[in-house]
Amino acid sequence: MTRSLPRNAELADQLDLLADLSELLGEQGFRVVAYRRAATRIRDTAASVAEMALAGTAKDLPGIGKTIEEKLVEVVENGEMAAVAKRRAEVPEELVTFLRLPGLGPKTAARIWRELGVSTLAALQEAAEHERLRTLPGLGARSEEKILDALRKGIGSEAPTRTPLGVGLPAVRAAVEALRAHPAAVRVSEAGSVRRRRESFRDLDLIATATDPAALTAAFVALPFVAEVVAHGDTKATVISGNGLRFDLRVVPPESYGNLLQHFTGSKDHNVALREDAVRRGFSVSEYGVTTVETGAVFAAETEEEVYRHLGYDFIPPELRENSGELEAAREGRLPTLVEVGDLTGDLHSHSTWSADGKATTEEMAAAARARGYRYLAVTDHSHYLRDGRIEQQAEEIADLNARLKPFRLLRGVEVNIKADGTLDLSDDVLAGFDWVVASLHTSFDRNPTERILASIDNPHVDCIGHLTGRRLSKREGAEVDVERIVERALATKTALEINSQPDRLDMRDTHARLAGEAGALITIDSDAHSTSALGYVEYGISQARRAWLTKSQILNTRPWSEIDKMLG
DNA sequence: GCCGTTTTCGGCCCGACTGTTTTCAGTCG
Repeated sequence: MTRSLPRNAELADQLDLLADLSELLGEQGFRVVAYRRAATRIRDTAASVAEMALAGTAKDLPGIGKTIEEKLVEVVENGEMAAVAKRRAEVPEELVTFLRLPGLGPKTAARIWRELGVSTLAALQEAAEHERLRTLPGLGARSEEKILDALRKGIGSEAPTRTPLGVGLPAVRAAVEALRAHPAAVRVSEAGSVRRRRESFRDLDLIATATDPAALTAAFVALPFVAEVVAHGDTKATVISGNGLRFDLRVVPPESYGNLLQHFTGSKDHNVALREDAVRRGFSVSEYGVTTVETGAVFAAETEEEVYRHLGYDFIPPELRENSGELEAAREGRLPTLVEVGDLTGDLHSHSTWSADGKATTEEMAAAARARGYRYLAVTDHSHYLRDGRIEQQAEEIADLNARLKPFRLLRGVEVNIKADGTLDLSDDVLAGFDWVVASLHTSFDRNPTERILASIDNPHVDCIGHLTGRRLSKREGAEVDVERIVERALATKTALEINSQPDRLDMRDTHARLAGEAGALITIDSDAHSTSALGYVEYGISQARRAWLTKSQILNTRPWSEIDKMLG
């Protein structure tokens, strides 16, 4: 008997909707903030919050109290919070979309609705075109123009999109390099969510110090990739690249570079929590410095390390700055030493031309792995390409290569498909012959994914579960799996769980990986490379692992193969 | 609505920008 409980995303969306509706109705601001905080917390939680709410443990999560927990139970029982239903009856349905328009907040939207009777995007456009918005005090011609401009661009009719990290990171690095090459540049850094290596972003932030800020911003808006200049001042500029990415550059004074980098790296929630904590200790933190309230003394620093130290924290790596326990840990000196790319000793998921989609031969993959300093590489071609004697042929090839490449070791692996009925598409006899078996979902993601994965974990020949949910960023959601149960079983059977580094996968996601790590599960960071250059994708997997608070010792492939082999038994 | 090495009540980050204003509210990150 399986119950279908609302997903965390759904609970969070409903709280955000409640916040929007409450704001439009002019309700108390702090309550709205509480709803939004709770929504963020729920989105960042790996376990099922609906289940927690039913068990009465959701209120153990920071930002969730008795009242919100009750609202969550209402969603489980009735599909909707009573508070949402009540407000939806009062507020026209489309009004919340007004809030997506830049510059249009809840106060203004509410007045347009109440005083002009305008409550749809179409009516809003008409009102702006007929210059009726300017009849409201506080709104003028410029406001109407901005609203019309946004509506023409289609903003409001669809939810804002986020772009995968894999698209943004190379782009932001190229921009950093280009700016560093400019003679006026002193220091240039990526910032924002990309610096924290969040899996997706809305815009790409850069900050810099310069001998001549105006010259640097001028050079920035003239970079070859720039297709549109949205804003351009002496110390701040926003541009859009040819492929539609939005970049923000801020040039700041060198003496508070550390404070500013800290501020613009975020996250917002991290900064708010840090500042609230600072207030309790008699400090006031802004992007320009840390003020000791009693004396008025301002501490400005050129490095982030100094900023954190001044406030009584160990340095917090950007990947951890999500207000999910990092501040307390940094204060108590118990931040983990996060895993790094250089810690990896090998890769346990890769493909060769034995798979139809592989671009490099086994030998080329081995050479590339060796060039990265690896001591082993598991070639894990797809099971359905290894039929009709091809397994034996590949085994022979690998044996030959191993004789030549010693002490480097090619592992005979396979990526076996977890079928819709939960069985694997190779027999146990065949699986027993491999050094390393990765089992992955590739189809039927909505057909009992948890049970199918659990069955695979129980197979004694399966060493690792590949890309847990099968999601493809901005393409498909992936399977809704019960991570807690999977982690528990993986732990019991010594089955590893993979962090797949493909930029459009990043699967396990950060929150799942953190849960797995805290439970003590064995975790691998693999490239799933289909070409030699793609071995480098592990950088993304490492970032994901760091966001999950993982250390070197928690990652299986930071160890020699002999040790891994022994650990899995 | 949440939360507590000041507290179960009374707080709740901080500053910049914008458009509209003669001093500021609303919005944004």
